[in-house]
Amino acid sequence: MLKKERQAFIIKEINLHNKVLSSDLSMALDVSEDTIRRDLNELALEGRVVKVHGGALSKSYQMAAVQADTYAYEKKEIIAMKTLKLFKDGMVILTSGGTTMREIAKRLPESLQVTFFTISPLIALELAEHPKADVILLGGQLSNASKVTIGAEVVQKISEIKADICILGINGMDLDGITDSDYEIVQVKKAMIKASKQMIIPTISEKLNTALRYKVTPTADIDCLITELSPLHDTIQPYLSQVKLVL
Amino acid sequence: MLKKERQAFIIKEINLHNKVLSSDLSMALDVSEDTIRRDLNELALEGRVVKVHGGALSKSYQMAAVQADTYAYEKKEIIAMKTLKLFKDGMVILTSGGTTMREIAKRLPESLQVTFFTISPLIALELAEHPKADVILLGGQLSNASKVTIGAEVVQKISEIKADICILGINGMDLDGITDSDYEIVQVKKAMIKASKQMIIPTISEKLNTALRYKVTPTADIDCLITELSPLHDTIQPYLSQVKLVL
DNA sequence: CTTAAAAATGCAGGTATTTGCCTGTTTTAA
DNA sequence: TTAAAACAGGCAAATACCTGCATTTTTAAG
Repeated sequence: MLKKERQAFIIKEINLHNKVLSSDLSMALDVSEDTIRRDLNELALEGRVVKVHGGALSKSYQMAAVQADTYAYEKKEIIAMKTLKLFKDGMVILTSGGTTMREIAKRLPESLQVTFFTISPLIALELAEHPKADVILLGGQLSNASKVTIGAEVVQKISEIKADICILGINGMDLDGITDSDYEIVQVKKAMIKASKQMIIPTISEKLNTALRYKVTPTADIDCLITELSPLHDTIQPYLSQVKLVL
Repeated sequence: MLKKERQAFIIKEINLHNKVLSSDLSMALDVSEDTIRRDLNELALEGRVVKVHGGALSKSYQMAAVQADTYAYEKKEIIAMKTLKLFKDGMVILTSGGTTMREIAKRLPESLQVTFFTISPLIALELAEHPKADVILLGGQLSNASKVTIGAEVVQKISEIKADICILGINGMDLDGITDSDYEIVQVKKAMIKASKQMIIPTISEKLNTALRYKVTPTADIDCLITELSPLHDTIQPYLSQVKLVL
């Protein structure tokens, strides 16, 4: 077997599996691991693969990892635009925290006249930039990790509100229901759902079909599910029958 | 599974759920928790995640550290250091907003164990970075201009607190008293003073000898006045007889 | 076809990295 | 205050790596 042939095989293998192990290739091609290593080093030098300890990864794999900070930015933008269409003048909107909600807050149209209740200081500050929006920050103990207010006082305050819609950021959701990993936050979210006529869930599709420790609410209670995907997309199909409206 | 692969998985998981637990990852990836810890430490070192006890958090969830260069930064730093000397373990501290207060919050010693009540979401978020500080955000309508919560609800909540000290950011002050230009905020500040055993005023000297529309409280009620100047400085002299303690 | 130069390969050894386990300590939560 | 969980640092086994060198293969010119 020629060297070029061998390297072509390696590239093919990487394109297929996004990674290769030196040991596997050594077996498959029946050459010493040293030879494989030399091949991988050459390919890495040409920039065709990314060499790592034990084997190599595809270039695209590495790229995805690098631009992780702009993770899902475009998706969240799409979701934000879809969500904003549901806002009408005079509405009372109850919202949790999360980066998706923040994207929504940033894009709030100037002309819109709505009242926001929120448990997130960050979202509150973002909304405060808006000239016509009324922003009420729900006070309470500030959670160190998630940077939203939690505790009995918040739950109590929320119970006194009658909101038109509540925008709930989520961390996990499957056909069974919405789940979260923080017990305190679950309590607050439950109160938010109870206080609102409609529940809207904006989320990137990746969070679908994942479950966390604590249940927030069954999927059937969702009034509107908003993802970056078309409602016709395969991933969304199972949810169509459960959720009233999917955007 | 290659190390890079594993770390990419962790990053993806964090972007998805905003946080991960070492134990969960250990299960999911079928490696020891030690290995996960090492991965998280590496990723934290690269600044890709924020390591916490038990797992890691998403970086974006941390404060957007877009440091707007605060006016009179050095002066406020001096004031902050002086003010921090008054903080003792176990104290309940009531604070308003303002950039000076923010500098204080940033410099809070790691070891200090105190409870903060604040009307400023910004201060609250800053304090939330502190591992031992308990932060309670006083909820209410968010003032568009000053970015603190105001209104009857806030005043009511403050009246229920018994604080050891209150740190009051000010806008104007002369020998006659502390003044402010926003009526709503004056109401809140009055409530804060009433709810606290001691009133501490940290301010840059520029604000001394200026007066605004509404009176908050007479100068004689101040327990401690803190400026960037020495108490021996000419500007401070007239206040020495009125204020209990000047730093 | 022969043969010398160049390239590629395998091997030996010594080094470096990764990982799991163990210890004792710190942190957290009840 | 205490018990459980998480942590840090060190150790050791396994694996991967690199360097230099001898051997084989390929190449190409005579």
